[in-house]
Amino acid sequence: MDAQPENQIVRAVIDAISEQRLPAGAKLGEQVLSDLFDCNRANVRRALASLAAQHVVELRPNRGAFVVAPSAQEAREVFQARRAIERTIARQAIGRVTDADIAYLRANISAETEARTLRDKPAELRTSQRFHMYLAQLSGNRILERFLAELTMRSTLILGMYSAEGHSCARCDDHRGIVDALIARDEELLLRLAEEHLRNLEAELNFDISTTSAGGLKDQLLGPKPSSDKPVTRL
Amino acid sequence: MDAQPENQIVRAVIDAISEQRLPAGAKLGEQVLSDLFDCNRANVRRALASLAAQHVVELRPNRGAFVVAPSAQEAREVFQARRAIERTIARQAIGRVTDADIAYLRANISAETEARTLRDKPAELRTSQRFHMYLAQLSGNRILERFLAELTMRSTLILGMYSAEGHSCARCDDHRGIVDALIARDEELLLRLAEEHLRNLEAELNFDISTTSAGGLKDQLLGPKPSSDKPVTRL
DNA sequence: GCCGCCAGCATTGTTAACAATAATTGTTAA
DNA sequence: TTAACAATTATTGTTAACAATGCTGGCGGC
Repeated sequence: MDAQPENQIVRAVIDAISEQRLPAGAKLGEQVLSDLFDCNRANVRRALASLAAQHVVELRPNRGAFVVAPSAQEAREVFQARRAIERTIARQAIGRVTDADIAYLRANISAETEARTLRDKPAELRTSQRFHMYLAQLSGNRILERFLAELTMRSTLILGMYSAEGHSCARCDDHRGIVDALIARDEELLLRLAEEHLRNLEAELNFDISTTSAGGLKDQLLGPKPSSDKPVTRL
Repeated sequence: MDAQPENQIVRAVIDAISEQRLPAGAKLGEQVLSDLFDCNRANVRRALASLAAQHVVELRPNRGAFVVAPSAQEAREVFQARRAIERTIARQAIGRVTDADIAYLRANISAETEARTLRDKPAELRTSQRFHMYLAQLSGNRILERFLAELTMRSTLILGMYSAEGHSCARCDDHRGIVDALIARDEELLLRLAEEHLRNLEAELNFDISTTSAGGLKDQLLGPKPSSDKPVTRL
């Protein structure tokens, strides 16, 4: 695979945001990152430039890199964009889905349900996002897949900021219905369910609250490992 | 505005590709760029990292940065993505378009027609892209606008590679019809015309040919100024 | 005469030191 | 006690030198 340190950093940051370990507004210091991934600052800066180009972080001159904090307006735009893109993805998926795919999607939904009952938030977020991204892969359109990856990541950020009760993408029932429509090859139903699902998600947002918590960057990035050699560097 | 040298480079490269001054496969050397924009290599590298993150250039290790050369498959994906995104943009535009916007769009179409009759390819490409991007702005969705900017740029690259007769986005008649449907607020007609327009564009591609010409990077990036102080660096 | 090899050159990648800017802390006076 | 100011510290930004890699052209062998 691609073991370039810069891509490693990019993936780690995106994964961390996707599992809500890295909250909106968190600062990504160059020194901290170069220590964590033991590479020089040049690589860190390249990684941050990439993330900035994808609007994952914001680069404030002489201040550093911060995880973006989407506004309510941006949140609406994200979900509108998702409806546009996932609509096409769903249509394409109808003609390409196989039995093996269905089996995978069902297993994934089960995992999501289990994660939710276990209150395992990261696993729940991961499986839910995986559902959408698997369909995107199925569509065979790598550009739409890439766009959706950015949008689902940003959705997670938005849910972390504006979601009171952590439903996340929790409506497994919606996912189940979508899979059923896929099997039935019922395009009209599928498109309706997909759109409804996204509207449901959006409807659960509450723009009055906006949490921008902060914690140890190392745990956020690398996950909550049991033993930690160094005291956590401050955010 | 944002006069950071790295963003300057990014914009210059994107503009150059949009007007087909920079062809697919062109190499972007660090030394050349740092000379052209008189900045240090660090800024150049940041710019190239940004462009790579947007899949505008490809970063080959120890080789340098090259403008991407979309395959036939990628071309199809680009146009499919455009249909998905511009569909939503068109719908949004219906509810937001003003008389002033219509006037602008009409003027832009005239300019496009004129550029075509004058065989001014860069102007033709610029106005045509502007038509699509103006609608995107009109939609009020900055995310879709950004996605479409990437897609139109890539479309230009694709047209440069696979278009025998340079129609570019030349079907002004299509644009005219779209504006008319916008005025009439006829959603059904508008969506049909927008989709047809993109399908027409795609249908004109010829994947048997694939031109990857090369020239002087300075003229390509900064435009063909009449007098040039230095002999052109090699590609 | 054609192909492979080797040296020199150009370009990219890495690192470290230094400068500039912002944040923090401590001090002093009202 | 608080507010403003000054000094310190930490972080980012810039630059240059060096290392490593890939490319080019000339040479000799087949």
